[in-house]
Amino acid sequence: MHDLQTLLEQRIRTATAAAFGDEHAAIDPLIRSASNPQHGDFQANLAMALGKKLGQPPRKVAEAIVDALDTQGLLAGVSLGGPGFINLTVEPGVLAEHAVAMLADDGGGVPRAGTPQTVVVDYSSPNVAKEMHVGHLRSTVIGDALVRTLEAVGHTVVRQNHLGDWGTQFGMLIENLKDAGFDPQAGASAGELTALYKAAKKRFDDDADFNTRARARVVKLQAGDEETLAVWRALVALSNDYFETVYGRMGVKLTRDDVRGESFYNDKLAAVVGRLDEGGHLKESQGAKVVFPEGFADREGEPLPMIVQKSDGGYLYATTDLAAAVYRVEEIKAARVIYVIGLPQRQHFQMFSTTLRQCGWVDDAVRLDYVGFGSVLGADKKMFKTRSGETVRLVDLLDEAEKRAAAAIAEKNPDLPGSEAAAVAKAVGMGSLKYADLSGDRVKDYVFDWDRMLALDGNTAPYLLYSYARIRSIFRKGDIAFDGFAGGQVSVAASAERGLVLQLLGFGAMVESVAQSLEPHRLCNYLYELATRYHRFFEACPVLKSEGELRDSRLALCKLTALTLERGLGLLGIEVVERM
RNA sequence: GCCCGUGUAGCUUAGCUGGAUAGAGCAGCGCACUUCUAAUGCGCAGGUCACAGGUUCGAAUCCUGUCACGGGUACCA
Repeated sequence: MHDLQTLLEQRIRTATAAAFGDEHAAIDPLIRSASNPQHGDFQANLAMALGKKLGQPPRKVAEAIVDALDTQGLLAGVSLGGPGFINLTVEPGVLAEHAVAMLADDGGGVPRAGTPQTVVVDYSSPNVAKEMHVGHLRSTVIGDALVRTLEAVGHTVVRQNHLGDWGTQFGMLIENLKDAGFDPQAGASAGELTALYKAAKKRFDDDADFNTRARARVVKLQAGDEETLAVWRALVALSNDYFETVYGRMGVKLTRDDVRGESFYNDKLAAVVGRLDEGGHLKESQGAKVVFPEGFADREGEPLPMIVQKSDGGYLYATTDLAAAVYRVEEIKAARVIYVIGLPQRQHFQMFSTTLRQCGWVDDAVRLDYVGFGSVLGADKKMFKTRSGETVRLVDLLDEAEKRAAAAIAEKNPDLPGSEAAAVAKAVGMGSLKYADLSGDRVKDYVFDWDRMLALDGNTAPYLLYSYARIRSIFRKGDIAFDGFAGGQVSVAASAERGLVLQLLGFGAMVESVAQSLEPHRLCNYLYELATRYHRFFEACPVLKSEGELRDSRLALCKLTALTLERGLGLLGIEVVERM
């Protein structure tokens, strides 16, 4: 069965072609949800634009389309409004049929992409030998939500964790570790690694002798000195252990198999520069090897170069990013590469993607998407830091989220058994943290605020999770197995039922649109609106107290709402709970 | 200087790519509970969509300029 909106579009297109000729058969009917429920369920906004094109009054155009419109078996009412809005009211029976079909659909009404693609998503990207911090939160959470959404519409997603696992800082790190008598076999905690990193940095800045040895160590590392590499490998392995525990706690779908760190491209960098040279794109400027992507200027208005090889022969992140893009397009054969990286790196992305196009390494058929996001701010609207001005560790945020959620649950529902309360606190805490990050337009900064993200009202995870739990509660109360309830017929009579069903039926289109726009906050808004409509339904339409077919119908709507909340939240990486 | 982004109610924000009266939540005021966990729902009040022009049937949305804040602007990532 086709998506309801698609059916409406087809009818309007057919009517438009009948009224004004076949050249309009492909017109976009601009079907939207009705701006006001009094106008109907949907509105078609094409008449105004078409009127202008045809030189006819839009109202006349709309009338002609309506006259030609086939309403049979779909529409219960059609009317005109304003300058030429076509208001559409769907037959209740059609809404009911679609709801039944959606309930029976394993995919939850999410259509599979017509042409599944291989999509690379580059996200999270923490640094080896350092703890993850608040700066990694958004990339990790947003990237994970996008991965899940793209998979849901049928794409093959290849996750890429572009670890910071190479570079000059490893010279001082390794040198310091060797001084400290570090045993690569023994291991160390993430906290210890961070302390060692800080100590190394301090010595590097303060101690001239150490500085010299650290530089020499970098050379050894790059030359493949086995003793040096052994320490480096141990560091990477320890960090991966740690990253996996953090991702596991967060429920993020990243493992060490997804790691393609900077070191992975190490042996491909010279070739990248060589290829640039062969293609005639490489220039020499002030001793460095550079390319000039078109359209970028420096302070003086001169063409801004992207340096791919320093005057001392070293490579930079631009080189690595070019190599990574080539790998993703040529080896992984990605049709789309998505970079989930903070806004400060936007220009860098634009420079290397321009270079990739300019060199012809990535043709127009391959899509390169930059998913930028704003900063996490503290209450003072500056970068989020601890009271003492330190970077906030990611695990501290996870701990705090669970702790605060546990306190809220203990207060609101003291009857929950301890073990379940702990599991619920984990889900609510993690969900709240993620949802707060996902629910606003990602390009905007947001102020980190525990009270708001854990609030029980408004567009928050607890509100949505509670809505789900309340539905499950109805099934428990009625002694009806949730999973086993298949649902039979659905009737859509009350306005609250109609409002709920219309929202439910928009789920698939919403997921599709997020897979395109890469804006998870739209899905958040959708789910919030769904929960709101459910609560209105819940207030107006008794479920267990109604009888017979009506009861079954309402149970079916409850179940479909619960499944849709669960699926939608699942796409955001958020787990539901049956009680809270 | 130049480039990019942001600016919507006291606060936090949405606005489906130009459509009908700019929607929510919090905070404030007023209703509705022998409940399907009220962790809710309904109502009232609250807007110069930063500012000024422009485009057109129609602008928070598009174009120009201004202001404020943030970011970027060659050998860090």
